[in-house]
Amino acid sequence: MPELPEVESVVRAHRDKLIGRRIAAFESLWPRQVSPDVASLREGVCGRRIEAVSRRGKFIVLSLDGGAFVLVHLRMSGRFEWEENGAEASHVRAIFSLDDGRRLLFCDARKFGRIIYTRDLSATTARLGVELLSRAFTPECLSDVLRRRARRIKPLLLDQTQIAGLGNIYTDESLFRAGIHPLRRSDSLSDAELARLRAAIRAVLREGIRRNGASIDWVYPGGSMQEAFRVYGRAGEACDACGERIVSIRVGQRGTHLCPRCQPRQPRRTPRGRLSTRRRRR
DNA sequence: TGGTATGTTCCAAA
DNA sequence: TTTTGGAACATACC
Repeated sequence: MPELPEVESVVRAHRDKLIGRRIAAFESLWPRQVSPDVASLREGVCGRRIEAVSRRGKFIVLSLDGGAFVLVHLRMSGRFEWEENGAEASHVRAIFSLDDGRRLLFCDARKFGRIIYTRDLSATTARLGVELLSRAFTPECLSDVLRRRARRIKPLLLDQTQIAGLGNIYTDESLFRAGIHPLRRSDSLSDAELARLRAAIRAVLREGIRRNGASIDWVYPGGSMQEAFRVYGRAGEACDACGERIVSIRVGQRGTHLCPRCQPRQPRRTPRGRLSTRRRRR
């Protein structure tokens, strides 16, 4: 369930019920997910008031009074649920009890999620790359990320230390909208391609947020971004831009979807028939 | 039964 | 040194 738009949707859905509340108790049913350990987290958060609920990359950030933070990463199957009377939540891995009696459940079928307690937020998020919907994500910033390396474009876009928030789905959708093949070398993009890619990333993420994320299986309900997918999960279907069949390939162990005509392996030729200008490497 | 899964990390190999 | 491949984490679904 979790890429930037889904995480942002979770933040927005829970913010109002969390802000201003104090954490009365914390319980972990799978301690391996808690960092540095359950006792430290409990010691650090119990009695603290939640002052803000935000997002950094794919991390949910609870800012507590006294300078403490709880970061939650949903990984593949994590989710938040409010305890309901009578209804049994499945795969409950941790419970935050609040001072108003409500209990926030961290549920996670695959147990890949992480709950991190820290007093140094910037140190904990220091390795994360640029925030994609922030002003810092300029064309120069993207250029820097792509042209300082010679990696295949898709795995680079998925690298959270370079760029924070894209996952498998939104990367495929961004590359399709930009007309860039996922195997293109990151330092081979023209200025025009780079500008298209940046615009596509931001547009796709914003649409994802507007649609409350994508709901593609039992993990995350409520979103509608899956209705706007152009390539993800559509192998064999006709591209709605050109009619070519969408194909599925493997890139860096991830299922990858693309339109071979809209996303050629070689850069597009200009209207004059010349090859697009190559950028010099740094 | 086997293959796949919206993520990340670690190690080995190229 | 940089980049890539594979395994691991653990479970559910088709």
